[in-house]
Amino acid sequence: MAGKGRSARPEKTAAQLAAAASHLLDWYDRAGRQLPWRRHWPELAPPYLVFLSELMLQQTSVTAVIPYFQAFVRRWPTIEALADADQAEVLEAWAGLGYYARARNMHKAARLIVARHEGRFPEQPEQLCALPGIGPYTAGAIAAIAFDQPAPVIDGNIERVLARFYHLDTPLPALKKQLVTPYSRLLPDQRRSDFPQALMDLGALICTPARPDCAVCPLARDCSARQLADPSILPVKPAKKAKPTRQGRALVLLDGQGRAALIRRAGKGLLGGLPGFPSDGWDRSPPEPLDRILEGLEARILPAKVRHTFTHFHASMTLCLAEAGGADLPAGWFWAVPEETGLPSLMKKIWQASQTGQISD
DNA sequence: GAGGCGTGGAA
DNA sequence: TTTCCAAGCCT
Repeated sequence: MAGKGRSARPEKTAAQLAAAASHLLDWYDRAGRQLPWRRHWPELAPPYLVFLSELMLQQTSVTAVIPYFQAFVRRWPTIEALADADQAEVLEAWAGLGYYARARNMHKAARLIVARHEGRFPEQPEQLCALPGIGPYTAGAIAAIAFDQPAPVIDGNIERVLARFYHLDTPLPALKKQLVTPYSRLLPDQRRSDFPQALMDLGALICTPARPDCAVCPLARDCSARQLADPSILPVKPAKKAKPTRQGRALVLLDGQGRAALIRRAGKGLLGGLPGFPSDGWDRSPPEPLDRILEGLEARILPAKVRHTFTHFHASMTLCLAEAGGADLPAGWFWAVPEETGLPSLMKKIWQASQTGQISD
């Protein structure tokens, strides 16, 4: 039991922790970010806006999220409106943001909240955690930010800040479970809604992964990593695996009227539920019958390949271009204008390359 | 616990 | 060009 994740530093006193939290909130008032889903204490952000922003912010940067957040709020201003939408239109509005299971789960959660909770968000983290797409972090974030609950909120930023502040050297990802008590000790009685947002802003702006700016950090006085030559060694990260490259091919079949043949991908897994060009070889889904289709066409093969990187592999795609001769499309294929369809990024690159002959990536 | 699951911007 | 991510969740 002993030996992993010990703090080499003495316990911090209640007075030290209270002062640190106070400095943090003062800094937040001065330097915290203005974000479209945020409100000023004592006003709390509407739960629907917190829900929407938190789902979008999972593993995704603030700058990427803001335009999507604005578009979603404009198009679906309430949880009821989102619940009434079709999954396909939600997915296409999400296209480009990535991790599409978030969109599928968010839509399911919206329907559950409307059907089972009369459109009112649960306020306790345990109830929130039961909804699809909402795990320990997001449940705590909604409970704390929208309802001022004293729930633990531990994301990657807060994990990093606390690992340094308390000098905890348990390697990721095991560290996160050990941070619940340290977080709760630092959490003040007042402004429990602002506190996690302040810690996250601190992690994003000051206590950054590579170059923490300790000189201006409001937690520096009692930070246990401050005395390290290089505080950025914390938290301890696991070694990463190399990404393989998978070869694939895609068919851009045109009808001569600006439309292309598309398919809707299977509902789960990679790019699940999204539209795309018929393709094979690069994913683990059943291959489209490309050979049979290509036999009846005079397809041109583009010399350059389209490359795209996913979380755990690189895809290198060969493009086949052809004009339809009037034959029927295979079952499940349909004609659509690619520019007017919410395509994921790989498919956008394929379309772009097919039209210009230029390979951007 | 480990692996699947996107994307585009920064270093 | 390659690496490293950025407010995780699900299986």
